[in-house]
Amino acid sequence: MRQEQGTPDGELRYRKVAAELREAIIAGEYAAGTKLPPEGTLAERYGVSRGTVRHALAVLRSDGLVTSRRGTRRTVLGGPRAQSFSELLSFTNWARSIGETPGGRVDSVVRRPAEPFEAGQLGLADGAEVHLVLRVRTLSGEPVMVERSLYPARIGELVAELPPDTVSHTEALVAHGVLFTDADHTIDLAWADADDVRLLDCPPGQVLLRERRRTTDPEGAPVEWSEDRYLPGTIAFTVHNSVAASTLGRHHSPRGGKG
Amino acid sequence: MRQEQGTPDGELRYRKVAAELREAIIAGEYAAGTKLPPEGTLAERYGVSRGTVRHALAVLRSDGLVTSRRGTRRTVLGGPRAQSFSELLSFTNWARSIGETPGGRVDSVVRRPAEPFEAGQLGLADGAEVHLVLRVRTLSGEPVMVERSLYPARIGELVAELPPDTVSHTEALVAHGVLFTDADHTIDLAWADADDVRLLDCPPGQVLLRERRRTTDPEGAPVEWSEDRYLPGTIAFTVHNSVAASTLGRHHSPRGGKG
DNA sequence: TAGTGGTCTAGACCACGCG
DNA sequence: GCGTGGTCTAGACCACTAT
Repeated sequence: MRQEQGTPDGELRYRKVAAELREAIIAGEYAAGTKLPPEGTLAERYGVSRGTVRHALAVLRSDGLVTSRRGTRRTVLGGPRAQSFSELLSFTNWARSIGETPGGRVDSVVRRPAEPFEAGQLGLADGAEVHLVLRVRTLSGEPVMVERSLYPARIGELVAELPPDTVSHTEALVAHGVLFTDADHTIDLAWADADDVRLLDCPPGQVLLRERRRTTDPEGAPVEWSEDRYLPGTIAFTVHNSVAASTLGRHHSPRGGKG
Repeated sequence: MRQEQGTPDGELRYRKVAAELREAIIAGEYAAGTKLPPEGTLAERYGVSRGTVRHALAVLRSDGLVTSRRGTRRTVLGGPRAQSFSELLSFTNWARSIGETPGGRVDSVVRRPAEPFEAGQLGLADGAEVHLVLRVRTLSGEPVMVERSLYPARIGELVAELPPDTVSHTEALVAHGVLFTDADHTIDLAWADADDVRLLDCPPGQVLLRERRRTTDPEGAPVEWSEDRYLPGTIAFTVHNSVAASTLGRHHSPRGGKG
């Protein structure tokens, strides 16, 4: 049997199906609150197997576009859009996705031995060399965020060689073959220190929205650790989650329901 | 062919495999940075098909426990990180998961026509009746968060009938058969208003960490809209994301703690 | 009872990483 | 070249929802 593993033009089938369904939903062909056709019908319509349709629908589900429930057809949710991996990964990608013009100015680059906390975050031995880059990031020229990025030596050397006007260090690293596949983010509040006050032109002690991020490659090797501090009112993080998306072996037994 | 759809004791196979692999990783059997056995080997070991093994591994992947990459075996990333849907959904569940004692005091319950924004969030017609509950939430008796929850009439009526000392409104609703399956979260900053100042005992204009959340049932019908405002230093939200999925969680950070 | 999504199987071929 | 994960198929049974 023929199964040429993707359409003739090189697209993967499940992605193609997902893309077409996504467009149909956004275009209003499937309005929020209405039901999607059954998997079997979609499989026939797109000329793929049911498994491939399910793969496509899983993508839409994890994006929060549709729900699913055994026994009934899938329901179309509104147009909620969680931030994609690349938008969460890089200030530049995020800014572009909202139609803004990102910018940045490097304030300082330091090359020094890692402190214990830093070594831990990057999975290095105490005292291993790290590169610390302090940058102020702008939207349409206005400072909105201070970024403190820490790189292990092998990555830092690439960063150090970038042209000073490079807007996206992340994209430049990707172009150099560095892979970013997983990231852990922590979001909370922080108080402006002297650097923040100077670079963001805000009052001392100003409360800022802080995002700390640790990014790894497919091998689990840390490639970047960063602490970003945003002025109030400049950013909001959005996330979608569902019972099905993050289900794990957490079975709550019978009906011991409490109030 | 045999395919009894789950083990004899009623467990789903892919969950069982996922759970065993998770425990093995946490127990250190598969150390961080090492490789997992090939899918085929795992399939043989657990007596399931390769598809089921892949399903299990997809769960672990979306929890950030392992990565994957074509051509090489999966890499173990590290300990447990992701939090369950219910921990994210409810302050009570979250507090318990970190070993804290959650509490709450209802400040006011209002029943009135929805304003345009509220109607939009709950998918109701302008002026439809909604229930607004204002509560202060505590950890070990200390106020840490002000919660403004908005319910459509059919849900609000259930909430209104709850005993005044009900700690978890969410759990009570679940016990009444209300289904929570999807949530969209927005995290940013807000400034304390008069209610916040009064209930949290903080200075006027204090910057707070704000989480707004819209929760829907499997049909996509909104069941709750909530705006929660946390004192600085009391909470941190965590997100894990990868090219495949992202999971949001929240963590406790001791008051006044530094980063 | 019919329809639908959830689970599972047993194959197959493809694309990538590495020795 | 070979091992590995990624994609895809065709079919099956099960669990749940709605009629």
